[in-house]
Amino acid sequence: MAKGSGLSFDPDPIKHFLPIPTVLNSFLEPHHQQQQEFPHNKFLFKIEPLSSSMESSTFKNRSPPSTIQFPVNLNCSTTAIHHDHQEEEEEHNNRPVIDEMDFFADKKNGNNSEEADVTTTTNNTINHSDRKDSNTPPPELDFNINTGLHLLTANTYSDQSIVDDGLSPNSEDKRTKSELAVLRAELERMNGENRRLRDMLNQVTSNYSTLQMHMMTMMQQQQQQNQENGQRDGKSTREEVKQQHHSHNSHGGGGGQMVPRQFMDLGLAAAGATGSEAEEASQSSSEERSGREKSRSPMNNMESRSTCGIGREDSPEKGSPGWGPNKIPRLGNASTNKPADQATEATMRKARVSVRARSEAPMITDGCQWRKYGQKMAKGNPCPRAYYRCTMAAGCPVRKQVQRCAEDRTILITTYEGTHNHPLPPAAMAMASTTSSAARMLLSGSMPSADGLMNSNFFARTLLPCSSSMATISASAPFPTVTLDLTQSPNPLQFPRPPNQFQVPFSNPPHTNILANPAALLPQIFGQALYNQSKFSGLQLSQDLEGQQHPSTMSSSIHPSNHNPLADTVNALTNDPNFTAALAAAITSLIGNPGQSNNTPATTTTANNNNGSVTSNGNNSNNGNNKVANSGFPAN
DNA sequence: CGCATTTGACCCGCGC
DNA sequence: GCGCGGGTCAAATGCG
Repeated sequence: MAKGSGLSFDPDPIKHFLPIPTVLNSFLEPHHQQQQEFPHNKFLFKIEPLSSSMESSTFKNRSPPSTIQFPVNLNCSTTAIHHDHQEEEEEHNNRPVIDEMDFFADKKNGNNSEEADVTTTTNNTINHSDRKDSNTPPPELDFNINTGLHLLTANTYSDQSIVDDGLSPNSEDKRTKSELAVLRAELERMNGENRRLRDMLNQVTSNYSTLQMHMMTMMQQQQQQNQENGQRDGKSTREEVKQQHHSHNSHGGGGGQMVPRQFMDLGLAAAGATGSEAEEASQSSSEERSGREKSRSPMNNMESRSTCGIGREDSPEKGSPGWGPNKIPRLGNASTNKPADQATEATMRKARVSVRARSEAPMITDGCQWRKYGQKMAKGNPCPRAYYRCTMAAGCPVRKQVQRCAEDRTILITTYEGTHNHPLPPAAMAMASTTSSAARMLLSGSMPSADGLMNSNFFARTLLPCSSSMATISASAPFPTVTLDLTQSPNPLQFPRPPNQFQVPFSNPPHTNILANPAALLPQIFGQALYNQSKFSGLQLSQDLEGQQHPSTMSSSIHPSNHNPLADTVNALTNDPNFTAALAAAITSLIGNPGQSNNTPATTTTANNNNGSVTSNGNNSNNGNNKVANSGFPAN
C-alpha cells in the first residue's frame, strides 16, 4: 500500500483530528502538558546509559545511577489545560523551564489565545455582534485546541469585529448566549479547518510517498549504473561475489534475486548520512557488500561503523553487529551527506526503541513483517534473544530483537532499531515513526546539555504522551534507547480517547485491560498505543499554544537569537525532513486510515493495514509475526 | 519446491 | 594477546 494512498477522511474523525501545529507543539511545549484530569497518565522518563546488553543494562538495571527520571504528565484531555507550574518545575528541574508565554509573548500582548481564536472564528463564520468584550472570553471553555489552525485561516484581524459592538448593558445571559453562538461557530470553523488540514496532510503524505518511490527508483537506476561502472573498472569479480552474498541474504527473494537496496538512503531517514554513506548509497548493492569488507580493514573500520550504511543493512557485514554501530539506520538524507555530522549520525544510528510488554505471545504485532535471522543466548538471561529483520521491503534496515525478561518471563522485550525505508501501513507507521523519530530525538537527547535533555522530553512527550506506561529514554551513549514499558501500568490504554476513533484493531474490546488479557492484546497494543499517543500528543499540547503555526512557518517565527534552546530545537525539528515525515506519519495514522474510514467497517485500523500491505498476512492476528512466533519462540 | 526457520560458525569490539 | 559477548551469516532443516 502506498503511503497515504488511501487517505480518505471520514467526517467524524474530523472532530478529533489533530492539526499539524498541535503535534508540532508537542515538541515545542511539552512541559505544558499538565495532566490533572487523568493523573494516571503520567509516566516517567528517565535518561540512562544503555549498554550493549539489552537485558543486562536497559532492562535489568532499570534504575542505573546515571538515570535521570522525570515525570511526564500526560494530558489526554481535549479540553482545558491547566498549568501547574510547580509541577513543571519539578518535572524540568534539570533545565530551565521555558514558558510559552514568553516564547510567543509578542503574540499575546493584550489578548489571550482564546480570544484570538474566537475572534478569528467569529470573523469567519458568524455574526458576533453581541460579543461585548473581547477581553473576557468564556471562562468555562477553552478553545486553544485548534489555534494552530491560524496557519490556514491566517485571519488575525478579527479582533476588531468582536470589539466593535462595544459594551452592552444587557444581562449576562445575553452575553452568554452570544458567546455560545460564537463558540459553536468556532467549532464549525475548526472542523472545517481540520478538514482542510487533513486534506493538506493527505496531500503531503501522498507526495512524500511519491517522492520516496521516485527516489527509490532513481537510486536503483543509479545503483545499476554504478554497478555497471564498477564492473568495467575491474571490480566485477569482487562484486559478483558480494552479490552472491547478498542473494543469499535475500531470503524469499526468489532464489537470490538481486534486490536493489538503494533505498537505504531513502529513508525517512534524514540527515545523518555521512559522506561515506553517500558514497555507499551511490554504489551498487554489491558495493554494500564491499562496505562489509571495508569494515574489516583497519583503515575503514571506523568509517564503516560510523556510516553504518543503510545500503548494508540488508546484508549486514559479517561479524559486524547489526545492532551495534554498523547497523544504525540512516536517519539522514543521502543527498545531504555531511561528514561533519558523523558523531551525530553515530548516535542516531544507535538509537533504539524498546518495548516491554507482558505477553504470552512470542512477539508483538507491530504491523511489519519480520524474518528471523538469528538467535543467541544472551548473557544473564536464560531466554534466548531472537533477531529479526524487516522484510516488508527488501533491504529495509529495520531490525528488532525479541527477548523475554529474565526476571519476569511474561515480559517480552522488543527492541527496534532503524528506520523503515518503505511505505508502511498506518499500524506499522506508528512504530516506524516512533523509531525513526526516536533516533533523531535521541540524537538531541543524548546531548549532555539541557537542550538535549529537553529534546528527549520532547520526544517522550510527543510520541508517548498518553501512555500511562513507563517510558524510558536512554539517551546517553553508546546506544540511546527509548524504552516503553507497558508492563508497569495496569491499564495502558485507558486514557481518554474519542469514541469510534480508535477501533481496536483486534477482537478485544478497546479498553481491555492488557494485563488481564496480555496474550491477546499486547502484541498489538503497542502499535495502537503509539498510534493513540501520537494522536493525543498534539491534541493536548495544542491547547497550550496560542501561536500555533504551521511547521513550515514556525521555524521562521521562532528566533534562535533568543538563545533559547527550545527555539533551536524547534528549528532543528521543523527543518528536519525526518521530523516532518514522522509527523505526517503519525497524523496520517490517526486520521488517514483508509481502512478505518472506508474499507472495512468491521475491521480495525490495524487489520486493514495488514490486509492492505502485509503480504501473505490475511489478518491482524495471523500476520508474518505469528509465523515466526509459531515457529517457537526461543524464550519460552 | 520454495520459503522461513534453525543453529553452529564466524567476525568484531571490548575489557582484562 | 586472549577471551568473552554480541551480532550476523549461511548451510541445514522443516514446513506447507
